Amino acid sequence: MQRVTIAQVAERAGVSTATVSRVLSGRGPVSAAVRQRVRLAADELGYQVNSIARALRDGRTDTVGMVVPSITNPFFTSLVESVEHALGREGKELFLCDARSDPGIEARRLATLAARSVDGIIVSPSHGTLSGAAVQETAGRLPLVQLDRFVGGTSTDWVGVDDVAAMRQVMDHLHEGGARSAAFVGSMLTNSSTEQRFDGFRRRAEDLGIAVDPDHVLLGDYSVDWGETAAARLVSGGAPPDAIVCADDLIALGVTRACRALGVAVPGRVQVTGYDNIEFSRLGEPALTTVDQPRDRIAAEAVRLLAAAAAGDARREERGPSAHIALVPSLVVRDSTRAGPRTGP
Amino acid sequence: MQRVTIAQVAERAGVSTATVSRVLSGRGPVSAAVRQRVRLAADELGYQVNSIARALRDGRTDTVGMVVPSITNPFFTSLVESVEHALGREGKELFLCDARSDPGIEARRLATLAARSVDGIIVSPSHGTLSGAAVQETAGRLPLVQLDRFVGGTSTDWVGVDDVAAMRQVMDHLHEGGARSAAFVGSMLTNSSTEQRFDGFRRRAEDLGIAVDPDHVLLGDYSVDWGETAAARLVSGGAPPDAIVCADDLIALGVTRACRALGVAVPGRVQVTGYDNIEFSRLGEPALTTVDQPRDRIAAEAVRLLAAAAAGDARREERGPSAHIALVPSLVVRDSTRAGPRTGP
DNA sequence: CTGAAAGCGCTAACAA
DNA sequence: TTGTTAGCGCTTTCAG
Repeated sequence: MQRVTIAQVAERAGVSTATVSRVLSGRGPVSAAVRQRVRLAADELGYQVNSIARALRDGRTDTVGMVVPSITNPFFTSLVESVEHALGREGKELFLCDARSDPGIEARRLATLAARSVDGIIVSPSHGTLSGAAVQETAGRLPLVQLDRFVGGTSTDWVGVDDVAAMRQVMDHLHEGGARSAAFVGSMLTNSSTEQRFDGFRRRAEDLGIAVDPDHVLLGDYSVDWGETAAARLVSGGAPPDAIVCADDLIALGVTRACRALGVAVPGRVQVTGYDNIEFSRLGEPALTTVDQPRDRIAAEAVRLLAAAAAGDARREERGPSAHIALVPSLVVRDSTRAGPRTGP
Repeated sequence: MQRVTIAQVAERAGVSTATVSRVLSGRGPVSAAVRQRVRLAADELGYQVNSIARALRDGRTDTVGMVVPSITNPFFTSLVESVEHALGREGKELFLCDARSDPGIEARRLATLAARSVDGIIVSPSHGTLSGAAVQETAGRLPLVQLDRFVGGTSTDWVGVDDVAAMRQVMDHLHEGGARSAAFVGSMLTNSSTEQRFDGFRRRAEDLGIAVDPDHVLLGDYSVDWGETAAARLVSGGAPPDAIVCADDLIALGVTRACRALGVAVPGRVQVTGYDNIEFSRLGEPALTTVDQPRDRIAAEAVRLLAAAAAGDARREERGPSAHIALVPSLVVRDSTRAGPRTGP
């Protein structure tokens, strides 16, 4: 259980620790003979670098921290996967933290990551305002980029999708399918995703003359349960809308499930849309029409921004203006809406 | 971006670094006056400990590494959540790694975690044999416990469920519902989960006189797609079985979906069961009968074993015999099988 | 009660 | 080409 150090390898090989370091890191000139001996000694002893020591010395950990609101939300899981992939290409590791949608836990996670000298942080803030202080504070210490969601009033890099544009596509599609009235089911307006999506929904509904009953805007949380609850409320209370626009797929899955249970035909009686295109969205009954976020692209941009920020730090440059990169998502038409598949934007 | 060190705090407070350390860590005697001054200086400077330096010094990181086969599999995600919860109670962090079901990547992850001096490792090995070397090797360096899955021929602690007992429950239940023949759909027999579950399936089928056509054992991977493919094969090829037993819920979700598409009534014509009780299992059409693993319990036991192993290390004791803890899972009866809900074991 | 100093394991100057 | 040494930031003896 005792760890092998560079000194032990040095002793066994009959050289200095510096030489061992040179051989093992491949930097600096070493004669072939010595190289052999050191390699052998290291192998025999089963030497492995102590990355803690290296990190202390170098001030670099080759590790990026990521904080997501919920690790059980499939959208974030697949985003994590994309980020890990992107980091892997740079030889970096990912330290993943779950904030449990709690700005308090989130703040603690961010502090921990900063204390652990990660090279940068990728965070999808849990809350549209309450996450602000911790995010801003952390951004002052380390390269940080916000992903998907963002906090109002912060000045950090951000990568995500254009929710308003996405909602425009959704509404146009529903309109094409004959919707003249619509409901919106989302989470409490305490994060940018819901805010932006609701905003896009409302504006385009207005443009298209789609009626939105104030009672038909239901805000809870991102969960299947809430989708079921909300749908039941919409269906039982007077005249249901022609369409139910959901802020994410989990909600939409709950909505379609409730509709099925209540005997409301989807998309015959009411059209339903989701958001995120999680794997399970195609498994609903009917399969969900939803919005696909280009996760790999988002992850790649985030990693790129982080690398750029780190490089800037190293050169002791002023932090330039922060970048806001909004990618354009695409509508995935399946069976929960009426209009046929479209190919254009 | 420059980090504040203990030395700067010491200077500002007009004391030595040792005193600052004593104040900040709350260890050692310090006069109230000095304590005040140090606290103030630290706050003003925005001091945060550098856990890298602390880890190097203490040889402890208060971090546990976890390696799972696939972070996008909801079962593992919720297991991760449980582990994080359990660790949180001990003031430890979780470093999560995704092996992408690749023993090569897995081995690299394990090595990285060891290099980073995590206090212990929790791993659910991707492969029943190929994961062996890396797991055993790592276990020789650090406290390690295998979770859920395990590798044959290794001698480490393990916590999981009794798959054979679970399958006994499943088969009894199907039998009660009138099944006289059954199929098994799992992953290639390259991990202990599938192996054990198949074994339990086969043995109990025999006991109960349930026929298992050799062509009705289909092995692919843990995915919805494979479930769909397998179901199509079972249904189209001659006489379909009375029941389809799936090695996990993802497969079962694919199976029920295919059955629906092909017009095969579930559970009318064929009963279907899953395994894991992931959140989406109740969202299938019909909702899945499945096996619930006591995740929180599993996680708690794993964390406990790790702590015990770490304590043993510290006392330089011999490693005792390894513990194998198999918890008993419970059958969750929903709508994809015919017999009524049961309350007993 | 407080300070000086050693040392965790590693790497990069600097010397030889 | 190789060795010596300083030092990353922290904690902990050991003196005072």
